[in-house]
Order: sequence, then structure tokens, then C-alpha cells
Amino acid sequence: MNIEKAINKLKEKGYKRTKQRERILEIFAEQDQGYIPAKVILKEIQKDFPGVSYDTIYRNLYLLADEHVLESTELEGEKHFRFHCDTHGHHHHFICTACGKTKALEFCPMDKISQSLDGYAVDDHKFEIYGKCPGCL
Amino acid sequence: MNIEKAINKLKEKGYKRTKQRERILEIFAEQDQGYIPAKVILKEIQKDFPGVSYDTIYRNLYLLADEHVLESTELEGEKHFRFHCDTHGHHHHFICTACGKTKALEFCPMDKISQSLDGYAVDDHKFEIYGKCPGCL
DNA sequence: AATGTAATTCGTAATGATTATGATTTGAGG
DNA sequence: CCTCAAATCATAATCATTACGAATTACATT
Repeated sequence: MNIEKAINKLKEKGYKRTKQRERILEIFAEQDQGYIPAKVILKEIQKDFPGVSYDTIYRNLYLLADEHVLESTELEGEKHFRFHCDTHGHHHHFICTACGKTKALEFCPMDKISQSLDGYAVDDHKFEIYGKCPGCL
Repeated sequence: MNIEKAINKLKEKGYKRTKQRERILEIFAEQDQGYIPAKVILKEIQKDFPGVSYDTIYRNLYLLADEHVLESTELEGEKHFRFHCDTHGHHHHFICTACGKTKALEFCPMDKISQSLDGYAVDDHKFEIYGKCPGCL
């Protein structure tokens, strides 16, 4: 996922290209595949656009997540976001609890489940490993 | 895990038996292994003890979680709690997003990981399946 | 049963993340 | 350059969670 690709995707849906939205995308691009919370985006973007409020941040984050430009997870009570990685198929992540950086995990536990879930409707699942990355150790 | 066992565990650590704490444990016992958030506990306990505040709820929830009487997880931005199930060893859950009830999953993905995480320190992990239970379908 | 003391609760307020709103501005097609 | 929906801005409201001083309570000990 890169910025131009994301902007075009939004354009097709009738969403506009704005400086703030573009900057948000840049911030994620600079982030090197790490999960970051809304407040980090706000702090960063306010260096260029002092007037930006949380409204703008959250509206864009949720829009981008809806469009699968971003993916999100909840870490210690805060929603965190990152670029959606579509380089390989569906997968999960190791997440560094110090810096938010991730490492792709090659397998999905759903593929290995032999247990019957008959009578249950499965909608979603979550698998994450938490710890410290080499850089933070 | 039953109430008396939990109370005794606390007693050994020097924690007191209070009506409010006992009622909280009862609520979890009535809950039939489902995850519930703080506000449900509050609403329920206030039928008997109108004066109870969130302070009491959260203090007790965290105390009970620290003592492994309860286990917790984060569902849509809210911490949810349930009795810690120690009938079988370490395991994960299917969680009904409608009622909070759970079904134990028999395997842990960490046992199946062949991928190397050399250089990474693994502290924790989370695996949950979300959907609807037979009763809610 | 009365006392001492730490644990606990109560009442209330503060915090922090997230969501909402009305007025204003802006991007992009015609 | 006009129009208009999309987006932002400024600000307030909401909701979960945490904090705190004062009052109460459990319980071991006298």
C-alpha cells in the first residue's frame, strides 16, 4: 500500500484529496509498519497543520480503515492503526509493545482448528503475539 | 472457580470479605461463563447496594483479576471480565458478540508456531474467535 | 463485647479517548 | 468562476476508567 494508490482508491469513491488526509497517509508511510494511536497522529500532523482536531483524525482513520487502506487493533485500551499489508494474504502479527512495530506471522490458527464449531456462527477472529522487537530489547 | 474458594483465596492474602465483593462474585457465578463489562456489574449490584460506585467495581475487578479469580479481555473498547476457568489448562475462547458467552477452544496457536521469532522476546499472546452462539442465532 | 487499624466503600470529581455538532472552508467537476 | 458536497475547524458532549479524601466496615486482638 502506498500513498498514491490510497488516494486514488479514495478518489474513485468520491472522496477528496486534502492536505490533511495526505499528511496522515504520509505519517503512516513513515511509520515503517508500526501500529500507532490517534494521539500520535495528532501530535505529528499539528506540526504542519496546527488547527487539526481529533475530529479530522478520527474521521480519516475510520474512513481509511473502512476502505482497507488501514487496519486497526486495540492495544491497552487505545485503538491503533497501521497501513494494511496486502503483500501476502491474510495473516497475523507479532506486535512490539514498546514501539508498535510488527512482524508478520506466517500462519493463521483458523487453518489449524480441528474442533467442531457446529451451531456457532464464526464472524471474525484475532491472533496477536505481544513482546519486544530486537530494536527495543 | 466458585465463590467460597475465591473468598478464601482473598482471605489468605489479607483481603476482607465484604457484602459488595461477595455480590460481585455472585454476579459472575450467575453469568454462566460469559464475559461482562463493568457497567453490567454496576447496574446489577446497585439493585442490592444502591450506593456502589465505579470505584468499588473496578477496584474489585482488578483485585480479582490480579488474584486470577477473574480473567479479562477487551471487547469493542470495553474491558470485559469472567470467572477464570481452570478446569483445563491454558486455552482460548470463542466469544459470542451478542451475549458474551464463551466456548473453550482446545488448542493454542503458540503450540503450532514453527516460524522463528529469534531476536524477539515474547511476553503474551491473544487468540479469540468471535461470532454468535447457538442461543443467539 | 469493646477497641484499634488497615481495608474498603462512598461520594464525587478528574482524566483521557472517542464521538458529535454547527459554522466555515475547500476540492473538483461543470 | 460557480456550485455543492466533502472536509475541516472549533468546541462541546459522551463514555469508560481512574483518582481521592472522608466515612465506614471487617476482623483480629484484647
